[in-house]
Amino acid sequence: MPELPEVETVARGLRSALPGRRIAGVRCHFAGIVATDESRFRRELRGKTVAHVRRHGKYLFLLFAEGRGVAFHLRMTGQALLVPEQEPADRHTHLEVLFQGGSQKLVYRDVRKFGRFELLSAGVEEFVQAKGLGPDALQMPAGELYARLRASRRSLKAALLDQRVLAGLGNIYTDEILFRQRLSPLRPCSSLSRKKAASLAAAIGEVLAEAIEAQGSSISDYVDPRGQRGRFQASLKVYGRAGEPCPRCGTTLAGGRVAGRSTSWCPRCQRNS
DNA sequence: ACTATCCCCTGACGGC
DNA sequence: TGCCGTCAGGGGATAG
Repeated sequence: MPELPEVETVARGLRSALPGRRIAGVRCHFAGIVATDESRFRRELRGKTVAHVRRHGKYLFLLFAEGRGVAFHLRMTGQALLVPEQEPADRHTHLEVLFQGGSQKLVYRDVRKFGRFELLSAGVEEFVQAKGLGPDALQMPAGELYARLRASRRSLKAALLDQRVLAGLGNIYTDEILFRQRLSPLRPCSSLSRKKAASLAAAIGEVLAEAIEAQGSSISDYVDPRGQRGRFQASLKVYGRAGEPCPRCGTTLAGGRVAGRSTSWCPRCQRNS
């Protein structure tokens, strides 16, 4: 499940290959993957030169030298791959972007077809605004996090998963961050003191930075643009480990649904207050 | 304001 | 072997 560290790893991979490349054409094998009208999408991309690759939360952006660009999201099982141009499309390949004079193409694969591409109608900031996304989780000022958590009484887990609060966390890293900070996922988010919110903000940055360093977690389908798996899954402390002993105190990790997501935490280390 | 539920879609897996 | 139900959970929509 690509979350911020996986999407950042993809962004870096694309950034090392795409800027300066001119799009020769686009092949779409499944129209549903494009939110914009598909023929317009192909027409708009052809002839454009990629100038920048950006990321905000779990969204990726290809920005064109001519202006505007494309936003896309990998959702659950999306993969953005750089492969030899002659490589045939398999049954899960939904979009291919071909480049002029290039031996490589950008391929979008997605087993579950949840991912989406759309044309930007303005800049990245306007897109972020229109989607209502909060600050990127890597650029979240502590005071801002405190203000946003204080504004609501729902659970910490629900708040951290909410992309309008901060953008980039998903189910895996939310559980890992709460474990590191010894906070219960069930705790009302407005109950955090300014000081605890500040240390939570620091933990968010630490966990994400470590995961990026390990090039993300490959739980199921995730691979980077070169097809390489991440290594951070080996460092996960609680995600997917309900019923196993807590790596800190040995208590059996609890499991259950919180905010509609399967959640695991240590009932002893992560108390409700 | 918030929660719960369903939807999109496919593959893995357990039970029978 | 194979059929069926369940689960994975990002984000959007909708009902309560």
